[in-house]
Amino acid sequence: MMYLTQQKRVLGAVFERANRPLTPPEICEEARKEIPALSIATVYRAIKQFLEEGQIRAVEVPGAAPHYESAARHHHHFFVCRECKRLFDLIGCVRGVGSLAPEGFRVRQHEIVLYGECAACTNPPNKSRTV
Amino acid sequence: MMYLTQQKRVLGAVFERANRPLTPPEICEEARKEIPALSIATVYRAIKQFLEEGQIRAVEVPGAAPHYESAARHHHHFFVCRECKRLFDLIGCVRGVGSLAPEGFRVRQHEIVLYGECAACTNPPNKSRTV
DNA sequence: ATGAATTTGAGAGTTGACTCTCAATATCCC
DNA sequence: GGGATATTGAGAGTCAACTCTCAAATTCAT
Repeated sequence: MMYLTQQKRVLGAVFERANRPLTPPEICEEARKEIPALSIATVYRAIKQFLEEGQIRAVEVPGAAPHYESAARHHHHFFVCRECKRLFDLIGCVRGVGSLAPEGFRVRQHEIVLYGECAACTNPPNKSRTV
Repeated sequence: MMYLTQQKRVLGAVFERANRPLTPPEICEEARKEIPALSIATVYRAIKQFLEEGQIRAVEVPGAAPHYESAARHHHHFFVCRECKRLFDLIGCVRGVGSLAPEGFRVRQHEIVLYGECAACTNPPNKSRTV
């Protein structure tokens, strides 16, 4: 039997309303707005369970800690800002990626990650970047 | 002053003749064929130095430990076998990847990673995969 | 509402990857 | 070949991310 607890409900909601993939600490911080005593261990436990249930998906990004997002979101790829370290969704996908694989290889999944500076970091709205 | 030691020579040679990106333990294991007492600490020290010199490059692969390869190799992407965990080079690249980024974002770099099973794991040469 | 069963919080523990320390050893300039 | 200097090996140490432990709290079928 599995109990639906307050913490899982809140954590599930965090994933539902997130508009970008989150790290476990980010998820914890967000959920603590509703459950201040929430333990990071519970966040990891919920992530593990949600992954098994297929409710969320791991976003493995090179050069960044693992991020997680609702499985309900569409297939997409990411932009990693080297400045602020945030992940952004990319709209669309490139065709023909699978055909890069050699003969006999079975492609199950692909990840495309762009690196650079996001709009906010390239052209800061209120402070100079001449640091 | 910097001394060119036997260990660095061997480690450099390992990178030169590798035909795929290697992890520090893989590099160590390979180099121990020539220098059995080689310490993993020396491998990490050499990697750090080679990176600074631009002799090798780090390959950041989601869901895998860092791999390193000779900087002399061309721009390319990778296939990660979910079975044997090895990395393979992909030949070629996809055009138009940079155009996925939103307006105002500056793209500096991109990574494409395919996941699946390599030819050897899909179709094992000498043992059944019906495990 | 009751109570068996699951889940939680918090801190300790683990893990994997990497770095430090230092005595012993190798390198290289002359 | 000698000696100053850099490098090495091996084990201890660090660090971040994650997992375990267990008493206390919560969940839910009845």
